[in-house]
Amino acid sequence: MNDDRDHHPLHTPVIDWFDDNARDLPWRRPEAGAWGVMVSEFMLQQTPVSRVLPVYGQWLERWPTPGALAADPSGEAVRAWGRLGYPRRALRLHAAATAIAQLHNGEVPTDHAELLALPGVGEYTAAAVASFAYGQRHAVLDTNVRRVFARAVTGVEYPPNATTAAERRVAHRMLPADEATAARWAAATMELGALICTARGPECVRCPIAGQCAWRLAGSPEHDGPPRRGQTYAGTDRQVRGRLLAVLREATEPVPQAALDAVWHEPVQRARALDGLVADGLVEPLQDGMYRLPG
DNA sequence: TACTCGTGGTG
DNA sequence: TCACCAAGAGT
Repeated sequence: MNDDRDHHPLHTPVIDWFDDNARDLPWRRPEAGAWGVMVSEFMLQQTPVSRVLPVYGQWLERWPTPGALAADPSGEAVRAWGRLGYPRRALRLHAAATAIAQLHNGEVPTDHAELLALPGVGEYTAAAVASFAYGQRHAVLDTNVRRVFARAVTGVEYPPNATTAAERRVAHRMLPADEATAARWAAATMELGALICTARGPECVRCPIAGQCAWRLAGSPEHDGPPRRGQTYAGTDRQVRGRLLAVLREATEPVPQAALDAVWHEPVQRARALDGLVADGLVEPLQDGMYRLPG
């Protein structure tokens, strides 16, 4: 087992760059613990760091352990989620905390398979918690890492829309053999994608591996595959759901149907959105046409 | 697989 | 200005 087989030329420059440029984020501090890491990973799913920071601090102050969150109603989690978006994540984080309290003695599991079994924990989050919180060796494939590998290794501007087996193979092939180094590598590649190798306007002049980047060496060819799916929002059920839930988040008492009817003019879509929120467990219907966040 | 699911900042 | 983008998961 000589080093040449376990070490890739990109490892040292990326990790050295991370040593000098890593942001001081609260979930990276030792006192965050595994629960802090898990909370941050839920909040960061499709949501920028800048918007997560204030909510994360309030959340950990109020619910410093999974058991503390599990002891409160799920609706309180939805309320505290605020405007982070995708509020089902709040519900799933509450459900994950409940499972941790009941099945794992209140401790965030260290085992990857047990993490994956928790509500709201998928391929990425399970690997991220195991790697960042527990220093384990896992391929952590988020949108940043996928973009870094697409460029530096594969030589294309953007990764596919959905994670492919080929991407997983690249990630595993690139993963350092040593456990602690692998965990460092995971955080470093993610940070490189977030700060330098960004989707639009990458700062290649500041990139520690610009000289070895397959995409640069190929002349930075533009993306040529199928168009990346845009996310239309205006006029969708998601917008209506957002407005409905905003009313309920800001209300301390149950809200009458009329208050919800006021947020959207079209009755069929409005009813469909409300039904969807109830079906998702984000809204609880009471008697006499009153609604509230789940108690 | 492709689609749904929020919200707000930005080039 | 507005389409794109942001530490994905579930179905």
